[in-house]
Amino acid sequence: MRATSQDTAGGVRRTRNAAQTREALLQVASRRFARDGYASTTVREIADEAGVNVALISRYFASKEGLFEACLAAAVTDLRRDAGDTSLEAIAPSIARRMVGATSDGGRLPDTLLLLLRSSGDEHVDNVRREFLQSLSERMAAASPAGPETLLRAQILLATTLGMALLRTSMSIQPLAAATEQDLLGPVSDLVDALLAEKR
Amino acid sequence: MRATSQDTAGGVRRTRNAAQTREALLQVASRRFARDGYASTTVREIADEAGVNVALISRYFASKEGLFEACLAAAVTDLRRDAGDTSLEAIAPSIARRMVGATSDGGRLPDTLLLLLRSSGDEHVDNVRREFLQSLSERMAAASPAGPETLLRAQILLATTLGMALLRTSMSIQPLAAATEQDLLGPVSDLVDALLAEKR
DNA sequence: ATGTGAAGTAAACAACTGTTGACTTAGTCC
DNA sequence: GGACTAAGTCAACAGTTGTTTACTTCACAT
Repeated sequence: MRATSQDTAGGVRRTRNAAQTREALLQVASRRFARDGYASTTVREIADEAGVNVALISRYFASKEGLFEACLAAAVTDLRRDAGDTSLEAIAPSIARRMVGATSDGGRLPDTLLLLLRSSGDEHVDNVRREFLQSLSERMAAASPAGPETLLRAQILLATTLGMALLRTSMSIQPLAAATEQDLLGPVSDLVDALLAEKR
Repeated sequence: MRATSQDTAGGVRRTRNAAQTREALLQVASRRFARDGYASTTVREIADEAGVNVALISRYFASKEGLFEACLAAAVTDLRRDAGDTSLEAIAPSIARRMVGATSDGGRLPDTLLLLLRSSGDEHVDNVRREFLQSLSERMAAASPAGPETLLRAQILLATTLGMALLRTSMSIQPLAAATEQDLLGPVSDLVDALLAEKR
């Protein structure tokens, strides 16, 4: 039964292939880091779930910290990609869509937002994270009519988005966790309007 | 210089006093667990910051897990207390007030909300946490005009509240982190109105 | 003042963590 | 077909973790 190829989490067979192994580690690690946090996740768990030897984490990513940094970079890249349309009307549908994980890249993207909330403790990596969240809020603010409170309000909307991801994925609060994209679109649209559309 | 009494984090002197020691541990642990998470926080750090011997954690709370459970119980008790007025108009001011930590009990209460987002990994404790969040959202829903989406909308509001606490306390996103109670009241009120006031 | 139980201390424990180095295996080019 | 190199394996490492045990010290009732 023991063949020269191994089983990954998805059950797909692999022959020796560095790129594929790297990607498998990234995918598993992103999910575990996002769901359980950095400190709770051990490199052995990640390696086992990816069907890969532990030592390869150090080889491909230098360290656990390096692996986390790579996960974060992938998440940032992905989020930047579909934040292309920054019109006010596009924000609510975009949030609702991302919340249910219906994005271009595979199935690991409901966890993408969660990753931004997880800290490794490393100061440099944490700064990357904070600066990206800052730029996300600034982009949302730029899409709405200018006002003295605009950035603050955009950050509150960002808080909602991250909080929803947390309550859905990590805490399974019902009915929020089971809500479909359509279920969410109404409330989220109201929310965007109230926060960003017209100044009081 | 070494006297019979010790220095706590607050600089207050203590003589041997079990209740005081227990309380010091609870206070320090609540803050650390809330800010850094369960796994990242070591019992030695907690004990040192509280000016207390590590072994006393096991003595007073049986285990690190027990200490976390006690912190969570204290947080739940506190949150239940000032959720007395459940009228729709009271929700926004209550959220704004809690966000800046201006509550009855000392200064550890900006962290109270964060604690609800931290997991110890223990299934039983995690259930307590989830059920309490559920009841919080149900209470908010009960304060607003009934509708098919009411609970979902209340949970989105809860997501906002928790997300704001995270972005403020744990991530220091500006200007959100520095916003005063007055700064927050306007946007949060708009948000509550949009989510809960009138059905679409 | 004094003895007694509670409060606090110190050191050691076993288990687990991330990381490393020497080793083996397999794919590929001549 | 056979080397050569990249990919993967294995076992051990040093440090850290939560917890326990035997011990010391203090506060308070008598």
